[in-house]
Amino acid sequence: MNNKNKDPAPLRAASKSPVTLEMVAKLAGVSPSTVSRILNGTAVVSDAKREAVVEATKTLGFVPNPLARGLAGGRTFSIGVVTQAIDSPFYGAALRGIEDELDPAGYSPLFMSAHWDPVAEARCLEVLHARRVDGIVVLMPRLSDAALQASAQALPVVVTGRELRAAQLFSLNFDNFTGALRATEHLLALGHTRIAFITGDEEHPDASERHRGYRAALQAAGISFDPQLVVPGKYHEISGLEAVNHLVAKKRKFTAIFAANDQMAAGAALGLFQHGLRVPEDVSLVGFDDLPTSVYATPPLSTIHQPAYELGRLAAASVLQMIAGTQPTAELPSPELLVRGSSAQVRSSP
Amino acid sequence: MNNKNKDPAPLRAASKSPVTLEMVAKLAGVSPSTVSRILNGTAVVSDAKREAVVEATKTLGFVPNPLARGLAGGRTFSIGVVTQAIDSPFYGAALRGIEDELDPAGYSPLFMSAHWDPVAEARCLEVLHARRVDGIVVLMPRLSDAALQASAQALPVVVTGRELRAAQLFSLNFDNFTGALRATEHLLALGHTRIAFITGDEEHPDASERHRGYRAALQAAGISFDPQLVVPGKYHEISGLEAVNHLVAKKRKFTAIFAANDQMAAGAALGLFQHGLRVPEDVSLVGFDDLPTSVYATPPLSTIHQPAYELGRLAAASVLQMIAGTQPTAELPSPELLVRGSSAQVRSSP
DNA sequence: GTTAAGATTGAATGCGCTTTCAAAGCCATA
DNA sequence: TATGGCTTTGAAAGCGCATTCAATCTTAAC
Repeated sequence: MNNKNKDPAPLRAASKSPVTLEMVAKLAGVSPSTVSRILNGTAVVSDAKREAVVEATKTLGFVPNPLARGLAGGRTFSIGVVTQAIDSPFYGAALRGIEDELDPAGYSPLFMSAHWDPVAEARCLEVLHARRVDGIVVLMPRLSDAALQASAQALPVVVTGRELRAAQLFSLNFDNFTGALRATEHLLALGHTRIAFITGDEEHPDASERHRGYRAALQAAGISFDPQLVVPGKYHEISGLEAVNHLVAKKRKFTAIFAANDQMAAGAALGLFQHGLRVPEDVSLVGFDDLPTSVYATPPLSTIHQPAYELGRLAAASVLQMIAGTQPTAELPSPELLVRGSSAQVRSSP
Repeated sequence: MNNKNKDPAPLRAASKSPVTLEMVAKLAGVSPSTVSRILNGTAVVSDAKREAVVEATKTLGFVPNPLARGLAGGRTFSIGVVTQAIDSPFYGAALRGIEDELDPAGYSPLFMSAHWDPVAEARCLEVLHARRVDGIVVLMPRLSDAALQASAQALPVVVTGRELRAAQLFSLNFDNFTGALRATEHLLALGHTRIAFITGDEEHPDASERHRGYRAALQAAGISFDPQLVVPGKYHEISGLEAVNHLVAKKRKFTAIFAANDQMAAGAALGLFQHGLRVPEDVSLVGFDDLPTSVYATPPLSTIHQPAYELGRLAAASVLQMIAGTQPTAELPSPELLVRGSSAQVRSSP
C-alpha cells in the first residue's frame, strides 16, 4: 500500500538487540567496566581503548539496556509526567514542550493521566516511583501541597499552577490574576460596562484567580460588580453554551462576555449564534488560554495567551536542572492579550 | 494555597520503596521464589504461605520493581505507542483510548511522537525496543510496510491506517473511502452539484482514499469531475483558509465545500467568513474526523465521525491479545455521517 | 636509579526479580 | 511397609549493567 517511503538507512530498529555490553567488551578487547565507563563518562579511559570500544559498539549495533542501567545504576533516564487529561488541547501543547526538551537530553517522558482525581493522581505518583523515574513533573496537581512535598523528598519534582518551593521541589506558576485583569480591561477599554463572566471550575485555584482578576478590573474602573452577570462554569464547552442560555433566559443585559477559558468561550460563541446574537457586533467575546483552535474560530477569538508549550519546556528543563544538582530559576512569561476578531467597540447598551 | 483536598488514604506514594521481594519473603517465612510465584501466579502455592505472603506484602507496602522484573523476566508490562503528534486533537482521543484500555490490564503506555518523519519513527521504534516494551502500537505509520513487518518479528505490533497482517502484526484500518463517499453523497442529496474538495496531505494514504471517495460519489451521481474545484491541502487549518482564498480569487463557482478533515474545515469556515460568505446559507461545509471541537464550531460542523477513542482502545486491546497469544479480530466501526448545522439544502446556483 | 603518588584498568559484587533444577513432602498403590 | 508419581518449595544461577576495590602501569620527584 504505502511503500514509497524509503526507510531511513540504519534500520536496526527491527532486529532485537541481544547485543550486550559484555560482547562489546570482548570485541574491543577490554573489560566490561571499561565499556561502562566510556558509556557513562565516569572515568578517564585511554584513547586507544575508547576508539576500540566505539568501533565495537558500532559494528555490533549495541544499544545499552535501559532496564539494566536503571537497576544497576539507579538512574533510568526517564521523567514521570502527570497530566490531568492527555487528550486536552491545553495539555497537548505542554506535553509536546516536555517532549521537545527531554528528547535532546536523552530522557524519555512517561505520561500518565490523573483525570483531575487526587486519588488517581496519588496512584500515578506511586507508579512513577515504582518505575524509578529520575524526576517528576506534575501539571496542575489536585493533590495537597503536603502530598507533593512528600513526593519531593524522594525525587526532584516540578509542579505547575501552584506556588511551592522546597529542597527538591520547584513550581512554575502562571499569573492568572493579571491575565484575567488584562482581558477585562480590554473589554472595558472598548466601552463595555456590562461584562458577563463565565467562571471556571472553582475547584481549580487558577479559576478563582481569574475570577479575582475580573472583579479587580471592574473595581479599578469604578464599575460596580453585578453578581447576576457571573455564571458558574466547569471549563468545558458545554458550560459556555449553558451560561449563555442562562443569561439570555434570565434576560440579563450584557454587551460582552469574558469566559474563563477558550473552551467555554467556544461554547458561548455557539450559544450566542443560536440566539441570533452576532460576535462581535452584538456581543464581544474574550477567552483565556489561546488554544491552537481559537485562531480559527469564526470570528477568531480574542484571548489571553497561556504559554502551554513553553510551560512544558520550562518544567522539563527545571527537573533536568534539579537532577543535575542546580536550582532552577525558570519563570513563565507574563500574560499577553491577543486581540482578534471577537471583541469590538461597544455599539449600544441594550 | 490548595490544601482543602484530603489526600487519598494510602499515601505511600512519597516514601521511596526500598522494600524488596526478599524482605517480604523473610517476613512471611518463605523463600523469595515462592513470593515471586505468588506475584506472578506462576505456580501453585499452599494457601497458608500465600496468605502469609499477601499479609507481609501489605504490612511492608511492597511494590515490585518493574525494572528488575523486566530485566529478569523479559516482560516490562509496558506498551510502546508511536504517535505522530501528541498534541493533535485527533491523536489525543486515541491516546486516551489506549490509556483506558491498558491501565486496567496493568500495562503502562510509553508514548513517543514521530512528527510524521519516517526517520524519527524508526528511532522511536528503536528506543522502544531498547526499553524492552512488550508490544508496540503505531498510529498512522509513515514507515514502509516492510519496516513495520520487520519490527513485528521481535514483538507484537499493531498499526492503524494500514492494511497489514502477519504473524505478530495486526492492523486496524478505517474506511476513509466510504467516509468520503458518504460526506459527498450528503452534499449531493442536498442538491449541491458544485462541491469543492480540499484534499489532505496526499502523502498520507487516507488522504488519497478520501479523495477517491469524493470522486466516486460524484461519478455515481453522474456529475462530471471538475479539477478546478479540487484544492490541495495539508490537513492543517491554514490549508483550509488558503483553499477558500484560492477558490474565491479564481472566481470558482461552488455551493459547498468538503474538506478532507475538520481542521481544514475550520480554516475554510474562517475563510468563508472573511469573504462574507455565510455557512450554510451561502456555502455548505462538511468536514471529516469529528474532532471534539467541531460540535462547538459556529455553526456546528457536519462531518464524518472517526472513532479515534475507539481506535485507541481496540489497538491496545489487540496488542494485549497478541501478547496473550491470541489472534486479535477487532474491527473498526463503519464511517458515520453526522449532520449538523454547517450543511443545508442548496439555495441558488451562483 | 628509586620510590611514592597518580592514572588506568580489570575482577568481582550486587541491583531486585524470574526461573530452572533438584530436593523434599505428599498420596496412592501394590 | 515399600515404591513410584505428583506436588510444593527452596537454593542458586543469572538478566545487563554500574561500581567498588585492588592491581597494574605511568610519571614525577628524590
